[in-house]
Amino acid sequence: MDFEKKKAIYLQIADYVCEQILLQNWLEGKKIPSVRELAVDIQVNPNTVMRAYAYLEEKNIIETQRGIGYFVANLALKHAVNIVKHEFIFQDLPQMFKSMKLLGIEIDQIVEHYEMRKK
Amino acid sequence: MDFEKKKAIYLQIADYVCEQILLQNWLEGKKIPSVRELAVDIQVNPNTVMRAYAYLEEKNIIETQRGIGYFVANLALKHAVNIVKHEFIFQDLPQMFKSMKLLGIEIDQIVEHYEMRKK
Amino acid sequence: MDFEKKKAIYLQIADYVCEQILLQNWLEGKKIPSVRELAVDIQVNPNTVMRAYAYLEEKNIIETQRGIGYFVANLALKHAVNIVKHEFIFQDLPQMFKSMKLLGIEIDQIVEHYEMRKK
Amino acid sequence: MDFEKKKAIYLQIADYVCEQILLQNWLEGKKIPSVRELAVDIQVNPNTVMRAYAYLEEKNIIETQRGIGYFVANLALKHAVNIVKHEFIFQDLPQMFKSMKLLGIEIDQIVEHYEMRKK
DNA sequence: GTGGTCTAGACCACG
DNA sequence: GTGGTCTAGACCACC
Repeated sequence: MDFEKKKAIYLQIADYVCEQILLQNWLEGKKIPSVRELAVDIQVNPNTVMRAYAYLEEKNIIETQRGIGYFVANLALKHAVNIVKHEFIFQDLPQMFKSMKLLGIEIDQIVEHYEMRKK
Repeated sequence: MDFEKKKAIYLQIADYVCEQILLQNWLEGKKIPSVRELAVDIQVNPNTVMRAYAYLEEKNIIETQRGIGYFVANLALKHAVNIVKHEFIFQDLPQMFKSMKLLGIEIDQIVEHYEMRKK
Repeated sequence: MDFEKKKAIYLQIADYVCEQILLQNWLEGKKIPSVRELAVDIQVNPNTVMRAYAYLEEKNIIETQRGIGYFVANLALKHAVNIVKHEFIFQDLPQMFKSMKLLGIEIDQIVEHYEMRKK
Repeated sequence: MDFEKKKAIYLQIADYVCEQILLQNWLEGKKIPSVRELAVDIQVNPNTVMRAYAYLEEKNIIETQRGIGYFVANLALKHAVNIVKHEFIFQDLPQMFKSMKLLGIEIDQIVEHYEMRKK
């Protein structure tokens, strides 16, 4: 896993976990990698993984069972969708529309670009 | 002018200046507000404005003339477009497409949303 | 470390760092002194060191790693050489040749002076 | 006349005057352009020219005759040579030698470069 | 008046 | 501990 410089690493880890859940690679109720395990895996300070997990726990996306590990929470999928959707609607989309206006780009070009990508 | 918490103020000021140039409210070769003037205007420490200006000068979007002030650089429009376009293509757009995939949103919905906004 | 009055301190600090890298006292990938550390060391405000480091990062000579510190960048040596060489060819050398012409100094005298210095 | 951004304009004007004297284009005792005249000529604020002249007067390179104008001083040539020579020996040369050391450039290359230039 | 540098000190987020 | 941002205020050189 390689990290962007602009975003905090713990947030990028959280994004990664979220993604696995949304793609249903990790299912509700199932155990996820332990802090240490993941830390070794992605070459990061365990504290940083811990922080990502704490962040996700606060958002009700994972939960901890003392002495056992972290698990995908009940309704994790729903919560994760909500969070991503919120970001999408109130940040990503307006940001994109603004840039489009400044650059004089029309929506058709975006659609075109999108179709190209799918191939 | 009110600032978001997430992004550094000096970068938001830089964005603002860039925007004025892209919208051609401020034309190439013309003087822009002095550091102190803008600082008072937007209720910010002059150092912060200075930092924004220094940043934009580095990007060849504005120029300084000793003891006189800052001016919109030659080709500022071109440079600004390049920067915004680069961000758009390599950050905003991929980010949006990724979110769309995770959320199962189709491009039609984006277009619809876009048309709504225009009204 | 003592500073000339004519040149900004932060630029002199940048020069110093560059020098260490060019002399290979500081190697690519290795950590350099932290902002605070160096600030104490050379009796300067941390902000000033920060400014020097930010300047060098812009030039791709050093890199920051969140919460850890600054490191000599990949290819730092190459970039530093390029910058110094550019200055040398387009500023120092023409300036010297011009002065030589005005003063009626011949190149032999320079060589002589150079040999003297080496002893 | 076009100015470098790095050096104060009034100093560049002073350099220009010095150069004319060293090249003996302007001879001792002869009148030099008036402040206004030169200001118009090189598209600069008269205050800036004034400052350059004041600077040169202080260095005994030009002198003012009230109501008449500025003249190349007695011994101007000698004074100018001294100033340029001092700068050359204590600034330009050491600076060049230092860069040469950092870049691993040998004196032969400089001589070669110099000969090339002459052609 | 303009830009530009520096200091001092506070505060935050990150690892 | 690390970098990074911001404020406040002083001081300088330049036009």
